[in-house]
Formats: sequence, C-alpha cells, structure tokens
Amino acid sequence: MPRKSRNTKQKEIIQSEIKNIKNFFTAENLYDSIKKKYPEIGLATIYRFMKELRNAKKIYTYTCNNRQLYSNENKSHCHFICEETGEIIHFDVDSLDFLKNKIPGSISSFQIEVKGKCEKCLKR
Amino acid sequence: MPRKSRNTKQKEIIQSEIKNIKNFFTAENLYDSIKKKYPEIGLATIYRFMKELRNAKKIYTYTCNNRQLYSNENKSHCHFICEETGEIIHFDVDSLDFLKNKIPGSISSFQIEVKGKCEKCLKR
DNA sequence: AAACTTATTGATTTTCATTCTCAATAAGAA
DNA sequence: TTCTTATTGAGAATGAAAATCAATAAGTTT
Repeated sequence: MPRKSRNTKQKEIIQSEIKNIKNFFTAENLYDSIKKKYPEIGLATIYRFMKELRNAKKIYTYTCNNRQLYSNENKSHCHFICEETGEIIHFDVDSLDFLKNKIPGSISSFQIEVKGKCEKCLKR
Repeated sequence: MPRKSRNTKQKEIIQSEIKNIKNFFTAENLYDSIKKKYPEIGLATIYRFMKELRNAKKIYTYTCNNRQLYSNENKSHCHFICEETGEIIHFDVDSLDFLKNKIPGSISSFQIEVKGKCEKCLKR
C-alpha cells in the first residue's frame, strides 16, 4: 500500500474508457477495447487499477460464471441460470426490503443468483 | 456422457459422508474427511461425483469467495461481506416474495451476496 | 463363472482468471 | 535537475476446477 497515489496516463485512459460503458464488463473486455487505441497497455495494470477503483468505491464488482464483473453505475446484479440449458437471463429487483433487518451493516451493492428451469424447458 | 451409470464403492462412500454434513462444504472439506477413512480416494472423483449429484439435483451448489460450496439440504445461501475487513457474515431470507414475477421459470435454489460496511466499521 | 463392454477411478496434467514479481520507467516533490 | 518511490508491463505464479488417460472394475451377456 503506497503512501501516495500518482496520476498516470494509464489511469486516465482506463477511467475515461470506463465512463463510456453502460453495462457490466470484465477486465478482458476493458483490456480489449483499450488495446485498440493504446496497444501498450498491460492487463495487469487493468486488474490493479480496477481493484483500486473498487476500494475507492468508484465501481462495483460482481461474480458471474466464475468471472469478475465490473460496473460503474449498477449497484446490483441479478441473474437467473437455467440448469438445463445454462442460459443466463438478467433481471432487476426494485426494492431492498427483502434485506431489511438481515444485514448487520450498511449496503453498498448486492447480487442475486437464481438457479432453476427456464420456461422453454418447463414446457418441454 | 455415459449411457448407464454404475454403482461404485467410492460413490457410496461419498454419499454416506455427505449425509452427515449439515452445513455448507467444499470439495476439499469432503476430500479431507473421507481421506481419513479411505486414503485411496481421489480428489478428481469427488469433483466428478459432486457434479453428477448436482445435475441429479441431489445437492445444491453456491459460490462464496471464489470457491464452490455444496449443501445437501440448504436451497439458499446468503452472505454479507464487509468491504473493509473482508469478514463474511451469513444470513437467511425466509420468503421468496422478492423474486415474484422476476424469474422466467421455476426456482430450485438461489444465493445472495451483499457488500457493505459491517457495524464495527461503521462505528469507527 | 468366464468373457466382454464400457463406466469409473486416481494420478497427473491442463486450464484459465487473477495475482504476484521485478526490473525499468516516470510522477511529482524537493 | 535531482531524488524518492509509486507505477508500469511482461511474464511467471497461483489455485480451484476440469480434462486426460491408462488401469481397473461394474454388471450384462454368454
């Protein structure tokens, strides 16, 4: 843990790229899109800086399919996985009432993963 | 995908060991406890058979801390992670109402992960 | 019970996302 | 300009889970 953080070209590049992303993205997603303009960027730098941004609460992180997902606006990530087909369907919950009096602290983000059978499979 | 499944000593051992477990457990947990009585068991066999049991819906699987968790009874797994200390606190939800009309199919299991600041950290 | 087919095993290797290492570079204070 | 040290990028390391494969064994067929 360095005592003082420095502003670098790489951090600017990453942050300005993130600003344009509306949905969830992986480190590889980010790496690929930045590499087009700045081929000299390193994947390790992405991972490192994303961690810094997460600690600074400037982005939110989730896990989907054993991969880390990042988001700069969504404070929740919910998906339904069909156990037959493996299909992933995203959904939203509008209220946090279901967490009321469950959480011993303050909430900054959450994710829900539901497994089951999708409608197509139920009809078969 | 074999056409016909066979009953083996190893499968019996694993299943009878699982029956005694009340909480969530990892493949390593299972491997370690079985190895005491049956040192010849292979870790690959555990992973393989757990997958088979999952597909047969005889156990439920969750992800916690980037590790796969298994359970033979719990149909849900909920935890709260303190972003400051990394402490993990488990909790339960009693009703599935919050998922009503959100899920395009039937639900067999679910997990919730909440991130935030625990009470100790809030007081500091 | 012997022969036969093929599912299963266990040791090992591979995978793949993420983290670590470390020498070289560069931010920004002095 | 010099100096301290945070940051970088390439590549190696990590670790859980999956894949490989020759040897073994389940259980069906004679």
